[in-house]
This record gives sequence, C-alpha cells and structure tokens, in this order.
Amino acid sequence: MEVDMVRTKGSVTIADVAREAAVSPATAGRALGNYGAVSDAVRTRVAAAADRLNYRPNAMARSMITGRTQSIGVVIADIEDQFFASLTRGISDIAAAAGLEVLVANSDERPALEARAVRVFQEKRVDGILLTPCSVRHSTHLRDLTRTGTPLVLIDRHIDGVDADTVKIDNRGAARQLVDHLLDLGHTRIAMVAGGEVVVPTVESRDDDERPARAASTEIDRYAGMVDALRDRGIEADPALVFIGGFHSDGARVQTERLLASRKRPTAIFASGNLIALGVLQGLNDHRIAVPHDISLVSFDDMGWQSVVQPPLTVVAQPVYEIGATATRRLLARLAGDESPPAVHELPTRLVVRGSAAAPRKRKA
Amino acid sequence: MEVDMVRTKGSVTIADVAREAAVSPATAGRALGNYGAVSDAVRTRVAAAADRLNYRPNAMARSMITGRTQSIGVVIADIEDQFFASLTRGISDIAAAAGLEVLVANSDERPALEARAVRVFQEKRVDGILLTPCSVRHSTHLRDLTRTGTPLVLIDRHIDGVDADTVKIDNRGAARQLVDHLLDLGHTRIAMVAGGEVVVPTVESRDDDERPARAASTEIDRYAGMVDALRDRGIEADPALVFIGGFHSDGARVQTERLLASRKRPTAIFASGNLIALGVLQGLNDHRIAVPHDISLVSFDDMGWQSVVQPPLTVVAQPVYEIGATATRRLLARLAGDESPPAVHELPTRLVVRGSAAAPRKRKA
DNA sequence: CTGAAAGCGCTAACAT
DNA sequence: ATGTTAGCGCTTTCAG
Repeated sequence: MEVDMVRTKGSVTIADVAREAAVSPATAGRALGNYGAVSDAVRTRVAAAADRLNYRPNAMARSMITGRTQSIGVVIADIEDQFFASLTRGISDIAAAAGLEVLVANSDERPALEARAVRVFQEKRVDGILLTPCSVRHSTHLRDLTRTGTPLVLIDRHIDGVDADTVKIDNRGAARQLVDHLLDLGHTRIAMVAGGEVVVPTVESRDDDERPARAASTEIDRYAGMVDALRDRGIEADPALVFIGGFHSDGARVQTERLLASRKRPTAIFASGNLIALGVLQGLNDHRIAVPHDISLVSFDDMGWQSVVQPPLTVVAQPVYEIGATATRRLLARLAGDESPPAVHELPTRLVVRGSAAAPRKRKA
Repeated sequence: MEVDMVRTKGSVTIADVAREAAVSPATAGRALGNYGAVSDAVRTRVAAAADRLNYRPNAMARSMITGRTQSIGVVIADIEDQFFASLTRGISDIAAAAGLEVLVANSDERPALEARAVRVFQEKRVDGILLTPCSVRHSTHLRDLTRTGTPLVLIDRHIDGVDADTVKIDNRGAARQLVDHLLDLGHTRIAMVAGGEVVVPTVESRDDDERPARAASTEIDRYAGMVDALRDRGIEADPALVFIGGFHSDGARVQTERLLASRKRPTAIFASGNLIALGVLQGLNDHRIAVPHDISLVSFDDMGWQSVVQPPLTVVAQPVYEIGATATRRLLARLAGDESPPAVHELPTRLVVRGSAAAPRKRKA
C-alpha cells in the first residue's frame, strides 16, 4: 500500500499507468480500452498497474476522439411531477442498460429554460436528446437542433414541424372516452380543470418565453377530445367551464373554488392530469363536497394514490414508464443508425372505471 | 441565409468561427468565452460569425483545460419514488441556478449499481457528487471517492466512516414522535412496515451487491426511534411486529396482508415512508379494514396525496425539497473551496396530526 | 504485438 | 489588443 496523496489537480493519467506498467501510453490505452491488440501478459500487467493507481479513464478525452459521449440529455417539464418521475425512471432504466448516462434538466414549462437546456446539452455534446416540449408554439430551438443531426425524440407531447420521433398516447381519444363515460352517466355540465391553455393560441406571444408556456399539446388534445364527445351528443362545449390554473396542484385547488362558486355549477369535473386531480380533490375537500355524490371527478393518470383515495378515481391510465422506455429505445435505434422517417408512436391507454364518477344528483346514487 | 449542410462528423469549431470573422482562433476564443481582452469591434464581429455558423462551444474541450465540467452527479435510489423526485427537483433547481448540469443515476437500492454510477461519474469528471447511500455496509466506493478529493454530499441517509457532508432529518427523533403519538392514543401493539432491514446487520454479506441492500440508515434510525418510544413506556419492542417487504408499494401491500393475518393483530401501523404507506393503504383496502376505526396508521412523508385520502394521514412531514436544495448548496460551497470539516446537517420535521390515528377499538371512536 | 507521433477543440502562457 | 504555441488525456494512424 502506497501513500495515496490527495492530488488537487490532474488525476492519474494513462501515461502514469503506462509508466507503472513499463509500457508505452499507446499500449496502456489499448489494454485499458480494449481496442487494438495487446498480449495477455501486458494486459494483466496494465490492469494491475491501473488498479494500483486507482486509475479512472477520462471520458472527455476519449469522447473528443470517438465523437461519442455515451450520454443523453433529458429535458422534462417538472421532475417533481409523479408523471414525469415515472417517465424518467423508464428512460433511466433503458439508458443505463445501454450504458448511457443521463443528463436531466427541468424546463418548468418555460420555453426559455427548455431552449437553454437544449443548448447546454449540445455544448456537452450529448449523443441524443429526449424532450417533453412545453409549448406548441416554440419550436425553433428544436428545429435548429435536428438540423445539426443530433437525434431527438419528443415525449408525451407533439409538435408539428419538428422532424423528430414522438412517443405519446392518443390524448384526444382517451379524453373522449373519459368524457363519454360521464355523458353516459347523464352529465351534461362538465368542467375541465387544466394547467395551461386548452385551445391552440392564434396570436404569437412575443416575450413570454420566461413564463410557463401554458399551451401543452396534451391538454389541447384532451380538450379537443372532450369537445368531440360533447358534440357527438349535440352538446356545445362551454368555454366558461374550462378552468386554467397552472401545472401545480395549488392552482387547480384555487380553480376548483372558482368552479364551485360558478353560477351554474358543473356536475362533473375532468381533471387533465395527476397534479390537477390532486388539487381538485383538495379544493373539493376544502368545501366538504362529496365525490361522487355532490360532484363527479375523472382524471388522467393512475400512478399510485388514485386507487387509495375514497372513492377511488375513475381515470385513463397511461403506460407512463413504458412511454419513457419506448422513447429511449427509439433514441437508441437512431443512435445505432436508424434512418427511417420520424414517426409518431402512440401507446395504448386504459379506461379504469372506479367510484369517483356517478350519475348526477337528483337520481340519488 | 447560407445552405446549412448536415455535418455528420465534427461540428463547427472555434477555428471555423475565427476564419469567418477573420481573426485568430485565440481571439475568437477570447471573444466567445469572455476571458482575456478583446476589442468591442472584434467581439461583435466574432459573435456575428458564431451566430451565422450556429456555433456551439465544445464543453468537453473547455473542461479538459479548465478542470471543471460544470456538472454534478446525482445517485439516488429510485427517481420514481415521489420522495426522491421532490428531492431531485430541489437539487436541480439549485444546480441550475448555479449553472451546473445534473447527471442522474438510479441505484435502485443496489450497492453494485451505486458503485458503478460513482465510477462513471468519476470518469466523466463531474465536479461533485450527491448521493443517497443505499446501504450502511457498503462504503468503500465512497471512501475511495472522497480520497480523490471529489466533493461528496450524502443525502437523506448517513454512513459512518465516510468523510462527507450529510443532509438529512432526525429520523430517530421524528419516529419517536410519531410512535409517541400512537402511544398517547393508547396503542401498545404497534407494527412497523418497512422496506429494508431495520436493525444494523452484524454479519457482512458477501455477494449480495447486485440485490437491493435492505439496510437503509433511515429505516434503521426510524426503528430505533420507535424502540425508544416504546421503551419509555416500559414496552418491549416485538420483532414479530416488523414487516419488511422491499421499497415498493406492492411489497408493503403484501406485508400488510401478513400483518392482518398475524395471531395478535396490531392496533396501529407505522409506515416507514410514502411508498410503504401507499402499499399499506392498498392492503388495508383489499381487506376492507377501516382506518382508523379498525386500525390506526401513521407514516413518514407528506408530499401531496397524504392529505386527500380518507381519512387524511397523520404523518411526519420532511422538508424534502429543502433537503435536496440544502445538500446542493453544501456541495456548491465545497466547490467554492470550503474546507471546513464535514458535518451532518439535520433539517426540521413537523408532526402533522390528521385523522388516520385514533384510540384503539373498544372505546368506540 | 508494440511504440512514436499526430490531433480532437479548446484555453493559457508567452509573445508582439 | 491580438496572434502563436503548447498541451489537457486520450485514441488513432503509421511504423517497426
């Protein structure tokens, strides 16, 4: 055992190992990186030397030459959101299995942060990028990215005009199912509580890049699905029944108060996602509103607690983990050279009918 | 607008920009990296050239010289766990504000994966590492790490003998509070449902590195707190009342079945964390056991759903986000040169008494 | 099979 | 203020 000096600067290099093993740096490199050809004798000698010196190859130096960093960048809206957390786990597992490291950045639904993250990932020369685009109207940074040839896979949300694979669910169809279920029960005044704007904004906003985008394609599609379902029954969607309060539960909680106070209170609520549903539930509890007796509630997402609340929630379950995993596999395929035209992959959802939606009052449940 | 050729190999370099701006590479570097001194005229000319070529500095090349990668590595047990997800958000926010990128790896509670992640982070030359150690008995990789001088901050869990800052809560004290609350209500048969082993294993296990560690310091401390509380009232802790089922909710669900079937069924359950509590609740629901009427339930963690279940859970709330944020600030301090001796930072917790614990049956609640 | 030399893209001395 | 040169740690020709 030698004395391990704390080296402030410069760690052990391949040259150090080479010296220790009495070979040339080139040979040491071949032995350690298993490329080229090395005799077994030398290989073990070098390995021993490396071990003795506690050598760690410098991945950057290697990457500068090979052109591969073995790392991917992941830009998500909010890692704290259970949905994205599960998604990230799916990504992480597949990436790890393929020997790729994962750089994560939160966009916080802000286009400017998203663009910044992409830029930094480019500077770090990640091999590819996975991203949940926060706005349908901010895509130049993504188009710039794809033009450089860096593989990009969009997750959960779609953006027209960006030349990238997309892995998502059929939000419109699933929302329609959910609302159909409410309509079947006899509801006609159905509110939607969402995080961001729910119709594609026509006016290009100028300088709101720093603020949350409020125009996620998922919610836009889900609203469209709701409108579809209503229209099928000859019901006109009422814009006054859309409550937008940001992507956190507290906003949804506040919106729920507004909703409850509205002159013609809806008999059912469609929550656009798990955080929204949580906020709605809190708002409902605040006012001692019983589900489904006083009001029905359905939501997207089913990642744990939705089945233990009382009553358990009727939801559309998305294969969250699989979405992340599939997207990562797509990226891996691109990294492996797949040149097929980008496609949209839609994963199946499942309507889980539980107890949170019932016939509207009057006919006592 | 020039034609942007898709360059398969080699992106735009500083030399390209220099040529475009008709200056030397060094000057271009100075202008783009704002170091050294450059005339305003040249600065704008270079900036324009860079812009025209869509230049992205190569962070690796820079790091090789500066010795800083502006990135930190984060090794956590399971990003899918709401607790760690919030923690990660805290880390991410502080890191981003400081201009640091975050590399994430899941250890999945497996020592071998944890060690592997640390190794790769070293190879990537991260500036520092944040880590939730998965086992109290696997620390050599951490000691090796600190010996290289790479700053390390331990999160949530503590390990003796590793020379690193630790940010956590007082698990023992908080658990004691929680169990005290149950004792105050009159419970004496209190079960604990946990993920991993709850007493420090004495025997060194040889080759279980690939499997979940089952010996997280948090749970060990929480059990100790429970024992403290019981002992204070002259009650002997009963090992038969500890149910271990792994760190996922399904394991806890199964353990809850076992628990309910035990010959002398406990009157209260202490769940060691949010995922465990979820599983317990599922198990309870499976058997139509009413909380708190049939059995009381308390738990650690309060990150959303705990307050919307019926009845709302009595818990010890941890400042999860702040734990991550504080740990990251500690790391930043180290990166800035702080040489003070490593310390354990304990953040305050809060006992939130809600409805899930009541007096044991007999005295009808 | 092994060694010497070149060079990835950048910054840091050292000149001018 | 700008240009020239060297070199970070590694892999990759190219020789031998």
